[in-house]
Amino acid sequence: MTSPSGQPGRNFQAPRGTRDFYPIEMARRLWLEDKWRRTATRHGFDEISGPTFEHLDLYTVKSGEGIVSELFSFSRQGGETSYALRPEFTPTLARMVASKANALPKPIKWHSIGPYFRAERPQRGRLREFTQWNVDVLGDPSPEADAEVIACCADSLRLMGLTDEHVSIRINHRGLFSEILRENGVPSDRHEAVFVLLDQAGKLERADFLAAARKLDLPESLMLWFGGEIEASVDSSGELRQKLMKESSLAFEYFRRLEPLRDSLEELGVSKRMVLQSALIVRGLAYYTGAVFEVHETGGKERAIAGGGRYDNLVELFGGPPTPAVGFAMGDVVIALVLQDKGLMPSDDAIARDLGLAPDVFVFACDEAADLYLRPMLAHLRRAGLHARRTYKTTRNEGKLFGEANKSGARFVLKLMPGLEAQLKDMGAQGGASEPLGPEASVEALAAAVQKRIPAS
RNA sequence: GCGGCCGUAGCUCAGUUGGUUAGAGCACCUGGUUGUGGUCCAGGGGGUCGGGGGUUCGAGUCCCCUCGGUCGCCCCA
Repeated sequence: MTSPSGQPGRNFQAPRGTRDFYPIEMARRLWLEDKWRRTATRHGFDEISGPTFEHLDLYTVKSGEGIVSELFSFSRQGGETSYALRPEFTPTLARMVASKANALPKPIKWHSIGPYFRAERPQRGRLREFTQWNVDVLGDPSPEADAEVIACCADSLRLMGLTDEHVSIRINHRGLFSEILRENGVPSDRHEAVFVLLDQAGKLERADFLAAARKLDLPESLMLWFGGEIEASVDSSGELRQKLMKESSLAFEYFRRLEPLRDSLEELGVSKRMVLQSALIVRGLAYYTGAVFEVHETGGKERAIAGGGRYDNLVELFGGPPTPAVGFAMGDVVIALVLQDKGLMPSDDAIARDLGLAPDVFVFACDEAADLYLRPMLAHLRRAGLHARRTYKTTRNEGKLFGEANKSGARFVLKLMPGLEAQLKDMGAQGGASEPLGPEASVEALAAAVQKRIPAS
């Protein structure tokens, strides 16, 4: 709690923005990763991984030199090469795809879970080291591919217990949006500025937003639409959006062209009530070319839970063949906050059960004679594939020992007695009696009798 | 990079207008309740009051600096 540099005798502490994962925290993290992994697997995504640091250039190529101040970058003592801890996965993914593109069957459906690093000031929902799940489809330009990644994202949320009451998926489409702008006389060199403005719209008063929009010399028909977007963005019922589509022919036309994506989502089982269209979702300025989307909690209080979109020319940028691509990322920090806020984070017991981490059997000996075969018994149970734990206490107080067993979450308690006899109690049955076992001819035989009575978890 | 708030045991906190060896609950450890599930009883370990400097006879209490946490701004891949 004192010196960050750790002089002799001083306390060390974890670096700013990083976390220590004690067993409880680690179990929660594993639980979350388990939800991600299971969802991705069900949806047919293969898991991949890459280095946690890359050449610094990999990031400046895509994001410009300005990105460097946001990275943890370094070079070896005396070395010339600059590296950076990875702040995101997409460049690594693009690199991996680019170098094997022609050998890979299409579509490429990959996902990845791992740590990422950003040299920013920590704040709510944002740390310097975090875990992120990336899901991508490459080689398929269709709206169906967009829908596939969004559906995978939605399914992971459902697996965590989140419904359309808790979260919404807000979708937009840069390509279609640009089309509409062009058709209404906004030259393409001004589109970027429009995106920037829409991105900031959430933070501006309606009047300020409209004033800024006028400066961009946008036609009145667009102004009507954008003004309506500001209002609709704070409306969770969707009524204002319906009204907007009636009043503005442009909004109507735009949302009509998004219909194929909406239809695909519905086919894939994504609740229509969870999907919102919004021209205000822009996703920074980076590399998105088509559909973009973000997941937000319905209260709108937290940062985006997940975000992604289509990036059709990124693989080419990294030296590969032209490859259409779409994907998203979800970090562990915001989703954990949302689950906590909504009371959906399972109890520690439930997590242990869910992950199969609870002991199958908790063993103790009732006296010194039984102590003699406690350890061989553990060995046999473990060899038989059971998760077996023992007490390390010296007390023979069975009240305390059962209390300890209970706290460990063990399904059964095995009490060893002299003469290779034992009692086995099912902790799931409140107040139930113990079943007597033995005497047997050997520890192994007694262990086999125990194993026979413990069903696979 | 900038700003607000905060910093006493592992956790949540109490510590009177600055005044003797800094407290409680929970958690942890030990023993007892001769015992089959978070009971009860007794005991114990653990804090240089984030760190440094200053004011003072005397500082957890006041002042300055610093480190850290937290929330926000910028940014958000």
